[in-house]
Amino acid sequence: MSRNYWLMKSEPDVFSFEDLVQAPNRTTLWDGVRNYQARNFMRDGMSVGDGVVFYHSNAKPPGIAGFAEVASEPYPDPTQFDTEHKYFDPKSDPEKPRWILVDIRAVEAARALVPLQDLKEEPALDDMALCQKGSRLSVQPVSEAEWRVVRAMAGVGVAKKA
DNA sequence: GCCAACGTTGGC
DNA sequence: GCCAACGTTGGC
Repeated sequence: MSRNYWLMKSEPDVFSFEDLVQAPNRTTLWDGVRNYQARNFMRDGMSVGDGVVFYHSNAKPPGIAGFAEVASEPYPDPTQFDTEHKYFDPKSDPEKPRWILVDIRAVEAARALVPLQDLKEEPALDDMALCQKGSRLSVQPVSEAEWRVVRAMAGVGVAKKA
């Protein structure tokens, strides 16, 4: 089975890539996703070891901050059952959880943040979901070709210079 | 803070 | 099942 690639958005004021690096085991559960399309990608598409592009939205500038990997199989988002939690969903049945998530582990920071503007100016990324107008989805699939281009732009995953 | 682009909700 | 109203996302 081949590895898949994803892009996941986070507002750095809420949870940044640096926060993920600082987290225990550099890992966190990706809670709070309340969009069915995004959930379906996590529930149906993700496997342990998949590559994750960590994107900072609502930032100045917005862009790619680092790279992570899927660190668990999909499982129910515990916050949906916590009445005290802002992500509580009274319509979710514990017998049949509505919201599913995965754990994410930080792997490597971008050498420098790759601004959204640079991504949009890169012809090889014309078809990338993130670059499409009105793209709001917080979890998106990324092709292997896009993954390589983005990592090169971020200065990671390439052979070290002498 | 504005607003375009979506997604969701609920009346009918 | 339609669709208007409303809420959210997220770049600018």
